[in-house]
Amino acid sequence: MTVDLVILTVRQDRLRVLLIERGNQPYLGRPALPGGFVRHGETLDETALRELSEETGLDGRKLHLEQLHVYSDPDRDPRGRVVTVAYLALGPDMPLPVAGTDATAARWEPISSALTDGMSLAFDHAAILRDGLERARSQLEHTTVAAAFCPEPFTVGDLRHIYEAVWGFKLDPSNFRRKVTRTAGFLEPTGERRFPETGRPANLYRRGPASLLIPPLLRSGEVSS
Amino acid sequence: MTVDLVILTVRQDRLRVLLIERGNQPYLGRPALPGGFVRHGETLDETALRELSEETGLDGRKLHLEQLHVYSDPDRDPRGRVVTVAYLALGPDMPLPVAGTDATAARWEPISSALTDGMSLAFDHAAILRDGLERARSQLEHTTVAAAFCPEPFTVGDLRHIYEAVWGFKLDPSNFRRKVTRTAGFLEPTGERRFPETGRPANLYRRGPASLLIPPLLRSGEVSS
DNA sequence: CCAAAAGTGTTACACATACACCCATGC
DNA sequence: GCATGGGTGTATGTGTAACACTTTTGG
Repeated sequence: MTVDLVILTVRQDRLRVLLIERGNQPYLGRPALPGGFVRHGETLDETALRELSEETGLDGRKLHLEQLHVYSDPDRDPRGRVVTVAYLALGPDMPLPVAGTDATAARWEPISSALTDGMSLAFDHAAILRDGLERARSQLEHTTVAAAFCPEPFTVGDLRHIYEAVWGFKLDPSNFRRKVTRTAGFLEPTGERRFPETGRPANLYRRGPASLLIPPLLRSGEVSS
Repeated sequence: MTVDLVILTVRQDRLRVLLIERGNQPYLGRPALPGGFVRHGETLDETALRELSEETGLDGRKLHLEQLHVYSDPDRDPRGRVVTVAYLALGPDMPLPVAGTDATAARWEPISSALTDGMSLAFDHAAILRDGLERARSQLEHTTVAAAFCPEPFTVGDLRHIYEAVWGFKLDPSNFRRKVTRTAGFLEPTGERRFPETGRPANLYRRGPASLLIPPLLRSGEVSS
């Protein structure tokens, strides 16, 4: 029994997933999601946190982490019966991960290229990644997890860039602002401002206590450009 | 590794869960969710379908079945390490189940009493049941699964009774009708009508091909009485 | 006729969209 | 001044909530 991690972040306005290059058989040298076997006496959450730090050097306490789905096809691993529990992790742009125990390389791969046919991820990881991406997109509609992608403090524009990167289309800045600022508990003003290279300074915020978005922020509001 | 099932139905206008009485140690004689061990070479979906028929005599192909969550606390089973994958099953009012291999009794228990302290379900099944109930309530908002509770053909009133039983409050009949009939692909008219003991006859419908409810049918619309 | 459930119409309101417009800063 | 993003205002449309009302049956 294993845990595999779909770790997403936004870097340079692109949604990216953390991939490792496999250092062992099977699928030696092929890109894959980080993951590993559950140890005796560990909960799955503990396994996920441990793999996160072992394979990527990331601190799981700063990330949003949730169970995604279990993949149990008897033929999914050529070594034999391996059931895997996939986790979805969302976090702010993080320092480049270091190669870990059974990974010879790790990188932040843009989602678009990670899902092309040419990439051919190990095992059924392409399917797991697709499911994780769809879950992340859906979570942005109904919860405030998008803020987990932003290093604090952040501006409304930062948050909008997250939505645009994850959903893959532009949003209307003024309507977006209204929606997030009117949802009580989503954003907490710090009172500070950030001065960009050019343009009016923006108010800075921290994540608020709310976790659900009621009413939801629907993806249907796609806008040109 | 096991699969446990939260099987819900609506019977006599009450939401009910299928509970068995345990025939083995541990928790001998205590009420529990049906479930059992995953066999070699089986996917989890197959295990869920097999347990469904073995323990309850129900045909899983007529039910809506989905993965719920994995429960992995090392102490959740006194026999040792048992990770369980919970499934949620929703179906129409079904023939009384027959007692199966490791169950000495099975019954449709109203949700309200199944979750009282006095019931004290085996293992962590009370927590699993609570999670399943919340998932079912949420699914009714965003998908058309409510129709899975209705034997075909059914009326708009039948469907409304499902929502009322699962959510635990009354809905406005006229507004409900508008919402479900205007969602393309939710209901397919059969052209037939049903004549109640008293009152105007109602049009009959079958489930349509749609599975998502856009826009969602929100729970916030609670109404008095 | 009455009771009961099905089904329609209507008004008021909340919210979203689209877009015009103003604000504050660096250059 | 100008460019650039931040931020506000507003008209129009869409869907919901609340509830009055009509329809169709059995008794």
